[in-house]
Order: sequence, then C-alpha cells, then structure tokens
Amino acid sequence: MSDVVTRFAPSPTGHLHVGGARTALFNWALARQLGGRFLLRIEDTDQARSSADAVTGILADLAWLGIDWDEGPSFTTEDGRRLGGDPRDVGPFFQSERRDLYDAALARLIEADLAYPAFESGEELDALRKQAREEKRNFRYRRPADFDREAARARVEAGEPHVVRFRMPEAGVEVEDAILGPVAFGEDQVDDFVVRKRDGFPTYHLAVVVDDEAMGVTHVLRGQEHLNNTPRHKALQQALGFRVPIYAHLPVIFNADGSKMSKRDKDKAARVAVKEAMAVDEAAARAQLAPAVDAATLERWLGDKKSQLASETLAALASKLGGELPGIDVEDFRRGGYLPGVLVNFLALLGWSPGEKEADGRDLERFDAAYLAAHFDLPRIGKGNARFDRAKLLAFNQESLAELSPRSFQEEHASWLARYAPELAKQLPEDRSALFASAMQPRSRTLAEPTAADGPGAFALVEDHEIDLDEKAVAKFLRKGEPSGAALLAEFRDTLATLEPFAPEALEAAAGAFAEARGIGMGKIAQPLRVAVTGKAASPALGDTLAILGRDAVLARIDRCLAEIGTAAPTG
RNA sequence: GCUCCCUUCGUCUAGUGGCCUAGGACGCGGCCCUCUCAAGGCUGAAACACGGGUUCGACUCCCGUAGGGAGCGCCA
Repeated sequence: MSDVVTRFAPSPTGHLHVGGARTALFNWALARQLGGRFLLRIEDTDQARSSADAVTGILADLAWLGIDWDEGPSFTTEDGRRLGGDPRDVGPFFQSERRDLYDAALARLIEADLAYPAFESGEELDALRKQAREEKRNFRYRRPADFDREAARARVEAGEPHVVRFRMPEAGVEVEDAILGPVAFGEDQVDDFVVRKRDGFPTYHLAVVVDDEAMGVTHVLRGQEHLNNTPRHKALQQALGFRVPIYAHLPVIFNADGSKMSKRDKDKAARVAVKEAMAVDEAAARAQLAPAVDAATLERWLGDKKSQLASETLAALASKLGGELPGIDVEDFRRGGYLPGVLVNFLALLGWSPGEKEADGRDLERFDAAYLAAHFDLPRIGKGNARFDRAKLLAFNQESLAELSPRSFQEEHASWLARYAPELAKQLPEDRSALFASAMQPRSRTLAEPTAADGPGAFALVEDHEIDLDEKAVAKFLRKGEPSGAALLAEFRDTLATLEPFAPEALEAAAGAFAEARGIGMGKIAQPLRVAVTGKAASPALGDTLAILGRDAVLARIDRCLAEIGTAAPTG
C-alpha cells in the first residue's frame, strides 16, 4: 500500500448531497488508483447543526454507492461487509472527539504569538464589514498595531468571552492546485481569521488542518467553493510546521437551469405543489397532507420561504400529492429507483472523463466503479462548472436496467419494492412476478416506474373493478368499426375462457388466429382487449398483459367493460 | 463592491498548434420495424463567447472585453 491518503469529510447536517457524493467518489477513486487509503472523517464542530442520524444516513448513502472507506467510523453494509476502523491509530474520526488535538495546536500558535484573542462582538464586526463594503474594499480583520498581549491575556483570564484569531502572514500566498494550476492571493485578500470560536470549538479551518496532518492526508479533493480557503490552510500548515497536501478543487455542480443545486430546491418544489393543491381545494389538500405533517408546521413552512422540512417529510408530502421532488440527495435517487452504479458513473462524468474511445469510435462513457478505480486521474478533471442533466442520468439508468439479465432485473426490482413500497409487493402474485418484471424491463427507466400510479405496470396492481376506462380509447377501439371492437371482444372472450395454457405465446397465437380467421388485422382485436383489461390504449405486449393478469382477472375485466359500455355480450 | 476561478452543440464532454469539413453521449427532429406503449435499427439539425495579438498555421498560446460561478461567517 502506498502512502497516499485521501479523505472525505462531510459535516453531518443531513443526507448526502450528490455534490458531496461526487467529492467522496473522486477522493475514493484517487486513493484506489494510487493504491492508497481512503478515509472518512465527520466534521461535527458545529454543534447546533450536527446530528447522529445524519451521520448514519451519510454512511449508508456512501455504502450504497459502493464508496467504501478504509478508515473511519465503523459501519456494516446491508450485505454484511464491515467498513471503517482504525488500522493506523489516527482516530477518532469525529472532530468533536478530537478537541485536545486542536487545543494543543492552538496553544502552540498562541505561545508563538501566531494567534491571539479578539474580543469584538458580532455586531461590531458587522459594522466594520458594512463600512468596508461602502468603501468598496474587501473587509479584512488584522490585529491592531497597538495590540497589547499582556492586556489581552488578562482579559481572557478574567473570563471575558473571546475568539482566537490566527495571524495571517502579511505577504500574499500562492497555492498550487492540481487542477487549476498556481493561484495567487494578494496580501490584501487574506485576513486574521478565527481559529477558535467563542464556544471553545475550533473552526473548520483549524480542525481540518490539524486532522489532515494527524491523519497523514496527502491529497485533498474538494469543491471549488473552498479554493479561497486554501491560502488560510496553507498558512496555518506552515505556521504549525505541517506538510502541505496536494490540493485539487473540483468544479461545482448546478441544476439544469443554472441555479446552484441545493436542498432548498426540494422545499421549493414541494411548496409549489402544496400551494397548487390548495388552490384547487384547500380543505381536501389539508386533509390529505395531515398525516404527513401537522398543521402548525405546515403553516410555518408555507409562510417562510427559507424554512426547510426534513427530507422524509418532504417525500411524504410529495407522495400524498402524487408529485415528484427534484433529486438532490443520494437517498432521493435511491428512492427514485436508480442503480448505484449508474449514479456513480454519471457523477464521475460530471467533471472527469476517461478520454478513451470505444472500438466503434464513440467516446467511452459508460463504466463502472472498478474502471474508475483503475483509471481515475487528476489531470483529466475539468475546470468548468457542470450542470446536472437529469435526462441523461435517466437514460443511463434505463440503459443499465435494460442490460440486466431478466433475473437480475427482477431481483433489483423486488428489493426496491421491499424497501420503498412493501404494500405493493404483496399485490404481485409470486408466480406472475417474473412475467411482470420481464414486461416492465424495457419499459422502465427506473425501478420505481413499474409500480408508479401512472406507470406501465399500474394495470396489474389494481383490483379489477378499479380500472378506469379511458373514454377516448373506448370510443376509438370498442365502439367504432363494423363489427365493433366490443362485438369482436365479446366473441373472443369465449376463446380466452378455455385457452390452455394461459401464457403469452399461446395468447398471442390465439389472438393472431382469431384475427386471421376474420380477415382483420391483429390490432382490431388486440386494442379492444387491451382497453378492456387495462383501461388504456397502451400496455405491454398483448400476451404479456393478459398473462400477467391471469385468466380470472381478464374475463372479469372484459365482462365489466362490456357491461359498462352497454353492449350486451352475445355468446357463441 | 472587492478578490479568485471558469468559458467547445440546449446539456455533459473529446480536443494539449497542422490529424477539425470540430468527434461522442443525452435531449430534440425524421424514417424503418410494429397489435398499442416501450425497446431496437437507420438518419438529421445543432457549438469553438467576442475582439486583438503571437505564428507559415490557432479550438488549442498571450492580452483585453463580455458572460457565468465562488468566496468575502465565531457554517463547513
């Protein structure tokens, strides 16, 4: 194993976002490619926003994607693999448990007069920032020339609230970025930033630098929003005598419309959906949503555009309204029926490309995690920001689903169903679920589609009497023609009543023979039948559609349909 | 406002001075297949932000302009 160590260091404030997932993926891939280690560290120095549930969620999201960490919090995957651990004894991996390390670094800095206490209040600083802006310059805090070390120490000892600031070198800092090249920051750009908060916790800057050193991190791949932090980190590393890791700043991922991808997008979409539903019928909408969220919370959320609801609550609201939320978190895509390998593939392409051609001259762009682990490199990471194109992701997922063996598709679908729609899983009789799966496979872009209310498999998941006959389809295929579709249907019913076996090939052959005997096209009998048993003019192949339903349901639906459209079923 | 970063089809990208009549993928259009919907096959439209240099030659190098993004927190 090489000395290379990369890391992913999320703060546990919610589910893993796709942007974070890509950062994790690239760090993972680089470690694998270089034969090093990939470690996970939880940055929970913001006590107010961190939660244990979020930690578990993030670990599960990473594990599902197949991004396994060599060191970090222990976790057992669904298939029983153990991740994490501390073979080099560099833990713990929660920053909240590493405070003595930060305190020691802080003490060294203060001792060397490289850090000092500052007593300004938030309001005072705000005023200074405002003033700087009015004077069209960048606000930067610098230690006053008349700073009195002894006096400051006395105030600290007297218990006066304060932060500790790092004395940024007066000279500018140039950082070397593996993707962007050298980036120079002028001396008027960097200031004496806070390294210890009023509550005694270190800031991100201090913690990250101390931890990366202690954990032997050699490469840091992170979002480009951190580029401006790099001079601070480098200065801190130099002040503490630490090594400077290789930095690489990744382009940012945006929504298709160019806005920044954020968790708020989900609240935004849900708020629109809720308001629309209320505009139609407010009382009904409220009643519908009541089980998902209590009235007071709903009111508050609706009133404050900046407020956010928990991911789960949002998902519940959307499902009550039959809508869909934009996928932002890894979990959203899992629930949405995406394959983890597809998400990994797609995310990898957002900012990196293999630069290889397939044998037929097309660019290589479909690859798995193993390929990434073998070929990933820093120089091929792009510099420009990328937009998250859901349509392309969907197309990738559909393609991957189609490539699965029928059996694998069935298994994937079953496990998705067990996790996200267990009540629907019961409606598919064991002996027909394979048939259902194979009919759904080429018609599904996600694992969620087969059983979606308006999906290609919906006809098989409702009771016979719940079929809504589409009026247009009925008019076109049942009422029209001479003889009418209904008449042909009534005639063909008898064949169906006794046909053996009641299986796709036999059913199609019977329909074909029926049509041929009457000198009509296959469609003349197929469409009336299809409308009668599914209510719609479109469904899987006729034989599959009928076989999935089974003889009893088919006959019941035909009878009900004929009765409903007022055509007596002549026998014989 | 200040500082930093970025800029090839609508989107993701290939392209490292002549291989470019700028390639691929998604999306979009057309045709074929067909009992419907899908799937599949074939096919079409679609880009080097702009202006100056450098060079025999610029998508590729340099400068400027425009546009986009990020940061300017006792958040990470």
